[in-house]
Amino acid sequence: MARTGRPREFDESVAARELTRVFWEKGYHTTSIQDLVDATGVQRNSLYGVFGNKKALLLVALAQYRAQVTEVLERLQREAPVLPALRHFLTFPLDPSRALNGCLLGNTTVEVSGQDEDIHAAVRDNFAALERALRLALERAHRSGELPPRDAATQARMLMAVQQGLQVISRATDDPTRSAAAVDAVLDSLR
Amino acid sequence: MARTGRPREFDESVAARELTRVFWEKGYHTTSIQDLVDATGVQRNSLYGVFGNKKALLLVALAQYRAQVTEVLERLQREAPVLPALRHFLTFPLDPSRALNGCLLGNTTVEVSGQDEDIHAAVRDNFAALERALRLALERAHRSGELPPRDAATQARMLMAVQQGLQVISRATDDPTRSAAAVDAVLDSLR
DNA sequence: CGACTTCTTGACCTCCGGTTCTCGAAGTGG
DNA sequence: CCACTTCGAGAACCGGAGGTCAAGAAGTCG
Repeated sequence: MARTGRPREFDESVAARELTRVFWEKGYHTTSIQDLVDATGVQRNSLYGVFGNKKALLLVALAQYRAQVTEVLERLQREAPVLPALRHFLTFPLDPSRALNGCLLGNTTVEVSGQDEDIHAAVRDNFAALERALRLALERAHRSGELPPRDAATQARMLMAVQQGLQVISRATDDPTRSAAAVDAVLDSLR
Repeated sequence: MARTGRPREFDESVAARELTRVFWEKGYHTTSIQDLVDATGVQRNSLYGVFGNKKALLLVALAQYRAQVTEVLERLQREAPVLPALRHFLTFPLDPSRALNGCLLGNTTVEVSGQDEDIHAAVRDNFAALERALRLALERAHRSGELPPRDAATQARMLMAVQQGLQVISRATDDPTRSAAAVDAVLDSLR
């Protein structure tokens, strides 16, 4: 079943990346379709034709975001000493260039998750994947003796909470050094 | 300079409480003026006359929310063993009846803080007050010997992050027991 | 080459948002 | 009692939002 007709003039995946960026920077409700048209260079009607509606565009962005996150999480599984990798995981979202926008997952949870079941499901799955990856890394550290064995599941939840919480706080207050110190304190508590 | 003219038929402060409730439950952009009219029983024009515009309504809600928070924080300063009070502080927002809406401070930070300087200032001040209260409580526990002395400022930030983060996560996943365990783990790390 | 399919473009539609206006009702101070 | 002020109720305004339509351009397949 070959696709016939006029071929697309834009690349779906680069458009998805732009969607992600805009939703991430501006949030869902504040982002207008026109914003997305401007950012992607793709015409209104094409966006609707390919993706559906605004909600579907957000779901595409969430999927794209998940791909990015997955990449980070896979690195977390490979790296040899777990602790520095965890430190990086907690710290890099606080980089001033990123901290302004927070985490797309957390943002979407707060802004729209309660209003739509599909989006709720998407962020829930994303968070579950994140928590699972953290748990696996912690269990690995427990096995290798890098960290004393504890309940990896609750430790994973704790780390995820700290990561999300610091991102929220860092958008309100700007005091990155104290947040970094908090990261160190949490990591110290693991051993 | 006595106030003349027809007196108001509604109580400003109870209206403020309703504003807070609605913004808290629905978020800023999703809440329409009509929603606020319905919730408060106050007519559109009166809301505008007394408060100003939608943004001002949110600022009123934030002030009202701060009053609520302040009450909790003052209790935190009084209670004799600090640790249980901290535990309550971290746990009670996770109660299923509250967890659905998260924290108005965090929600507002994520949803609108980046788009408006006044609102940014309001949430920043609120968070600062929260962090300060936590720090004072921790310092008290350090002095009394209830907890071993550490840097109370970073501990305060850590606790605030956990509190905010757990509220975000609890809106995405529903697994309160694991969050409660995470709270215990964090509190254990203080001693 | 010609029938068919899909994409692009840009105007268009509809509705709902926040905000303002009008006007009669209800009080107040002198 | 009267001039003045504020309030309450609701209609009206206006811009922008998400979403659709119509027609032409650019391809593909037989």
